[in-house]
Amino acid sequence: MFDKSQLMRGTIEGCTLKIISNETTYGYDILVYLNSNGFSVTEGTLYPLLLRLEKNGYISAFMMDSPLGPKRKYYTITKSGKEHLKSFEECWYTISSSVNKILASDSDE
Amino acid sequence: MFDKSQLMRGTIEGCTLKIISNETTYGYDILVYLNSNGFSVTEGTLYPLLLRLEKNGYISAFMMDSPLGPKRKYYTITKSGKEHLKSFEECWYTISSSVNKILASDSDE
DNA sequence: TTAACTATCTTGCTTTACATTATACATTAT
DNA sequence: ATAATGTATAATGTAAAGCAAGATAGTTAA
Repeated sequence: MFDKSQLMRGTIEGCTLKIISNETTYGYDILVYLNSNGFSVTEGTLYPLLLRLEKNGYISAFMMDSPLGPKRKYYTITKSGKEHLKSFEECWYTISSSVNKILASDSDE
Repeated sequence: MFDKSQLMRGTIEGCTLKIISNETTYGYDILVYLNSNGFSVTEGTLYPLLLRLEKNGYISAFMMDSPLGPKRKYYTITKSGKEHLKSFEECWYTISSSVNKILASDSDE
């Protein structure tokens, strides 16, 4: 089988940023959302990613109590994060259209 | 700027396999083809990749004289390589549709 | 008190892309 | 001659990101 995790590279970062840009939310919720949308992401992938995004200034965090379980760390997207997301989207459309073009190419051309 | 090379991960392997599956060809030619189709791949990426694909039995190689310059190493796809390519294509369509779905999602949903 | 679910984080490993460098043949310009 | 350019392949070392595995901890229900 093809290594799915290599293909997902980079896309998790962009998609996570998009999810946070849609609404203020927290790690565990993002994890569940990604995995119910075709991804297969583990905690060992997402939490270091969120810390990285925060460290780079793309998102900012605050703690809030959960109605069930330990405190949640909520994230909101920053101005810089919005720009980074836009850059990701442009990058993604360029690359995905290149891949689609090559996959659609035929032996006779 | 978003790190394009992270997004290209895995796609270069699949696209290279597709190109070789279309016609028997050699490294330098694949490099030029990829870069004239939206990619920006260097020798340091492609040649190790070709050796890896060969080592894994997805492609097989033979040397042939070039009309201008040193000998070329031509590659053909193997049966196992065709299966691997098919697996890549399925994987790609799954992931790209997931990414497109998330990128299309809105703040209000 | 044990299990299950929620919630975050760390460590060490693997893979892949990239920069850089080396090698070498052929053609063209100086 | 020889220097530069284009063609052609390969090796080495580095960085980034995803993953497995495990640690920690609060809540709820059996």
